Amino acid sequence: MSGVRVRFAPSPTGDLHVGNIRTALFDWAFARHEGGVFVLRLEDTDQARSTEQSYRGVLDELRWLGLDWDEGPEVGGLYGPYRQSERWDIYREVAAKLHEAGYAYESYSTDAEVRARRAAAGDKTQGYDNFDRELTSAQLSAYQAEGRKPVLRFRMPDEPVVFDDLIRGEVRFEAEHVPDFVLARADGFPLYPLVNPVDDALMRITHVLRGEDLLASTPRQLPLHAALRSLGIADGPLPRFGHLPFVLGEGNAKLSKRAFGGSLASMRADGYLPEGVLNYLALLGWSIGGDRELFTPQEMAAAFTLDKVSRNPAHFDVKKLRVINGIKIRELAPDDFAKRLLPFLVRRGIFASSPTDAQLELLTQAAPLVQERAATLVEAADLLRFLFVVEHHFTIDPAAAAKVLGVPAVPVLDAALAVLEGLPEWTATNIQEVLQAALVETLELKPRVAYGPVRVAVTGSTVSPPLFESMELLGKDRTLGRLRSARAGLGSAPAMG
RNA sequence: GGCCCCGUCGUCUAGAGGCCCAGGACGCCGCCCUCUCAAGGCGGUAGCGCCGGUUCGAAUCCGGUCGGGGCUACCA
Repeated sequence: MSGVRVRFAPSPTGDLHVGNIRTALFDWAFARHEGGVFVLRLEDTDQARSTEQSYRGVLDELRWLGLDWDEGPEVGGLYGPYRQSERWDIYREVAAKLHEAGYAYESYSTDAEVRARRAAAGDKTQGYDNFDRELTSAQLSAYQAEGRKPVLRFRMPDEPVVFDDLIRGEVRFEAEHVPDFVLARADGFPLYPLVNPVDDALMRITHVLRGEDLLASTPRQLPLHAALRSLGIADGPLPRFGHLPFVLGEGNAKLSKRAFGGSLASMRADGYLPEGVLNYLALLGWSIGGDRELFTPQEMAAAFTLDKVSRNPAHFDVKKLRVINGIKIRELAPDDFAKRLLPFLVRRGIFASSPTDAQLELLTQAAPLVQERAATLVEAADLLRFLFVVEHHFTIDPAAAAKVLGVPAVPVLDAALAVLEGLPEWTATNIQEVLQAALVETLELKPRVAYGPVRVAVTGSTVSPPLFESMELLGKDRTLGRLRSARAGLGSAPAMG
């Protein structure tokens, strides 16, 4: 154990989005690289927005990704509980101690009063003005007589806060730019500015890697950490902080959860692999070095150092995610691919939820045909639909039919039927051979013209896995049935050309 | 407004003073392969925001400027 302790601390207020995942991935990789401990903590103090469903979703999705945590919910650890909603007593006690020791004080000013004071002084600065720091007892009792309830504010030191950001280098905030901040609401409810550093301190976190949006909150947290240590509430060195660049969506907007790929749940539903998601996200703000960009999470962890983390924001690019995901799909062992494809076939109504052995066997045979061409599992599943659909539900895409199943298709289908019906051995090679002879050679059709009507008649689409293999897998009876049915739809043979 | 962060092809990045008239990947364009779509192969397109300075020499160091972003809650 290196002593390094890193945490990922999401708020369970919805689906994890790519920014969260990227942070989790970097936290995880850093902890693993350092031989440290990866802690998962759920920041669910906001009861209005936190949900149990989201909480379970976070755990489920991290597991799906394979970002395993050493301490946290459902795993335990020495410093739990790891859900902030189970730590109210701790926060109240710490708040009381801070208050008692003078690190925090009760503040009665309303927002309007602060603004009014600043306006009167011609001061355009925003934010709290530290007015209640040294209230006289007369002022205090006056407020109390009004029935006002105070918030608890942390008393910031009167010196600049300077820290060495793990990613950005030295960052400095002058004292006048960091006003005293609220630790607990008037009703005693502990807030993020208190709870987050307290847990980091109590959980002995040594390295905080988080989003850049939290950079400005660091100068508030450092003095609080120091206070916790001087009071003996925590010990050990102050944590180091590193602020990760944003992941942006279209334009320069932060990626919205609704945008494509915004949430992990949507990526998962769209058939992206954890391997693909992780590898792609690793590229957003980190480089393994040189020209390499394909690697496993384990390889990433082995190579992960903070000096390779980028300081500038990155845009999420679905196209590249697709490419990487496609590569990861191709890298899967065939049976693994088939196994992962199965739930998507079921979800899309292509497979019954309890497929037969014959169907499973067919899937094993058909999967390689789509593994080499699909970018996502959903695409792969859809490409296989024609193979598993029950005959009376088989339909032909109208656009595809309009394109190649017109009158000129009649002789093609007739010729195909003629040679296929008599085919003794139903193999892709044989099918190709007789169709080639009958359509390309005898009818003198270009291959794409010859096979177009056959493909649409058999697969229902102009886009399909390789035709002859598809026909072999479909089987002779079903293939011929579909060809006859398509042929029948075109009426009796015209004299034409 | 104040404070803070950031600035290499459209996008993700390599680059830590000469190896760079800037490399890779995605995208895009073209070609090859080809039964469709992909995959694959080959080639092309495109960038150091700007201005000063330091230096024999700067994408790399410094200053300024412009631009983008974040924070500025009794949310997290």
